[in-house]
Amino acid sequence: MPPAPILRVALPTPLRQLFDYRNPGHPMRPGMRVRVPFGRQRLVGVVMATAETTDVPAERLKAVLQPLDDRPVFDAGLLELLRWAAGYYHHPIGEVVAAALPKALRLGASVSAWEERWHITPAGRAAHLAGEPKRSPRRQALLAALLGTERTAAELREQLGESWRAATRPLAERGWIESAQVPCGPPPAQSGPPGRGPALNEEQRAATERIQASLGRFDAFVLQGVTGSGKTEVYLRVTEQALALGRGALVLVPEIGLTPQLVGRFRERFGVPLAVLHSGLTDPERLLAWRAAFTGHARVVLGTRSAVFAPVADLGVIIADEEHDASYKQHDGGFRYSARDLAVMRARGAAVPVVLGSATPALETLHNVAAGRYTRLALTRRAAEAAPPRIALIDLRAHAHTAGLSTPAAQAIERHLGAGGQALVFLNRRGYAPTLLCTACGWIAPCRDCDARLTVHLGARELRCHHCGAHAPLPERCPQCGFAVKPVGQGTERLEEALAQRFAGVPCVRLDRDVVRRRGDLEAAVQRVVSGEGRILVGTQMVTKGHDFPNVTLVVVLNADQGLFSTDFRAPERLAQTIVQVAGRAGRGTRPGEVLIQTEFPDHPLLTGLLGEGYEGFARTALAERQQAAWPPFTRLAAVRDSARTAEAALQFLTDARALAGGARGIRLLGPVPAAMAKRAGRFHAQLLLESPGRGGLHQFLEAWLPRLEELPSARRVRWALDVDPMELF
DNA sequence: AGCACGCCGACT
DNA sequence: GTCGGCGTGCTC
Repeated sequence: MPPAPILRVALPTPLRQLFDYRNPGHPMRPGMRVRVPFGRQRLVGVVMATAETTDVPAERLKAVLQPLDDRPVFDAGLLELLRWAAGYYHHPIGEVVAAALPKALRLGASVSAWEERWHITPAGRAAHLAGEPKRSPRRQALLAALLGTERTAAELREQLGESWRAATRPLAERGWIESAQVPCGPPPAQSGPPGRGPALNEEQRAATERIQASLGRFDAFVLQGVTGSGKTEVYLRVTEQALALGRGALVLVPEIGLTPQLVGRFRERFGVPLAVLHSGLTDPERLLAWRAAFTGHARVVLGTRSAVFAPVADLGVIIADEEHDASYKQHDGGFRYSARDLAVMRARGAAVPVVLGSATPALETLHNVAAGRYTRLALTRRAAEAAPPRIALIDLRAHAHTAGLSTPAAQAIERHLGAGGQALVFLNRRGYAPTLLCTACGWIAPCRDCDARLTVHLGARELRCHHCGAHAPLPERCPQCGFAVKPVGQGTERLEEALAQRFAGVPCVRLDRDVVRRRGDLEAAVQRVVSGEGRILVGTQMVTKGHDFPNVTLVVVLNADQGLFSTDFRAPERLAQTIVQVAGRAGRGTRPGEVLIQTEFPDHPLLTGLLGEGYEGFARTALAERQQAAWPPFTRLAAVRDSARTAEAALQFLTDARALAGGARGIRLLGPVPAAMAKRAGRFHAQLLLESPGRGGLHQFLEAWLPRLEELPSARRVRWALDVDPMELF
């Protein structure tokens, strides 16, 4: 077949269209990257389609500068997923495509595992010192670029522009610079021989067999297993079977869930290399992992959110662990997608099964089960025959407490320590205290750029804003009246101090983002608990994610009350999930666990329901409430969010947007309203919420409405974005 | 989004 | 007299 004369290219711009280019005869197919002229820039784009003709007038049609691939970087399935995502999230295709590629590939790096590297020779150095080459700034720049270090062809193009290659020849002829084809980096470490897994219990075997029976066709499973019930073992067996059939596996985990323990378990089990993709990688590392997956060298890809777009040769199964986790939903940047939902779409397109695992599935997911779209597989038994933990509420109004810890909770800690166990105290607030208060005039240390109070960090002797990162030295006296100031409220830092006082001589380990700063810190802290060196563990959300503390027999939830009365309709769901997940840390070994939840509202139906009927019962009640209040999953939501330097500008755009919507039938408009914390990092945030009984109507409406929003004059004075299926509401 | 063009204020 | 503020127009 002769090369197609016209290429339709997705380019990294916020424009909702493809751009047509003349193809001077390269054998291009959809999914391949090209370098093209675009206005005064040169951009890397992805060919989405080829065509015989175009509506673009000949005088405006430009030619492709350079093909970058001889094999598509996206196969047909991924291209279709990207098109679907652009449509569903109403986001420009070029930015969707860009989000699916590692940065290096967006800049034009080669997909091949070999690359061209240039370095300077001693003669070249001498020439440079002598001021050579005298009359060519372009060659001088090239020589200078190589002085400190060797550089790849892609780096030189980036630094010096397209004409860099012309400068290489004269310099190379004089022996001043040399090039070599070298492997891009070390190949992914080869694993040892495959390991053997433990024997499965009855439920694990049933779940595994059911999923394995669906290999080769689309099927969506919800693997609902209490903490410690062995979900990971099911993932491993299903992956094992997919590999045995010659297929690959894609395993998604939440941001913080990608622990070395989990990677280790996959690595040890299979004799095949693993590609690991997460936010902590450098750009070259990410490219390496992507290539390993692309070439099929790595048969299993393990990664966080954006790994849902990773190439997997002969994809056989997709697994999303902790599917309820909020970090699957991209929350900043332009393209806001749910990696979990895209995983289901990708599995459907690839005709492979998808497994959504969680001890506390999202209400949306349980609704899909009820509707018959997903199949639920339950793991109710904990491994090692550990008994389920005893859960009780402590009425904070009826008991004395110091530093937020009630007397019964302190006594329980004593009891468990005395019996040789460990205690975990959960408080979802880092720092020493959330507020610094003047006892004379009532002044409270505020953030200059946010509607928030500054948090006291005593160890660092600083006030810090947890929303914008601002920090200031801790004042000794009130800047307003000069009187003494004191920290009010509890943070993990203060809690650790109070526990050290109350339980003198008992080593305490704190686990939060202030302690865990660099790679390895988390593992070190976890290890201090697991080894038994630390007896009391204090932590934020961080402790609820996937770590095993086999000797922790007591969990104290210090304050369950944030979230009981939130305006966000998802707050109860998140609270229930957090409580169940943190409770799951108790008694994972052979000892029975105890969970104590401190609250001022021991009669609140959410808490009593959760205790009485567990997460199942909570989910039933919560879904009924959602249906009654017409919230998702019984309706569909989209939010237009914006921010501007002034509150007026932020609200003006959304007011104009609302006016444009007119009386669109079937669409309910709520707002615009300023965000709960309207001012953040010096910008004002606001939101306009759209609600529709069905996805079709909402989709149609957005399709017509969004292009008109872009033309609003007020749109130019704000930063705005559409969020389909928003997870957090103001 | 970039990037350039285009007209009005405080500085080498 | 110019450097530079951000309004507005365009990108196959």
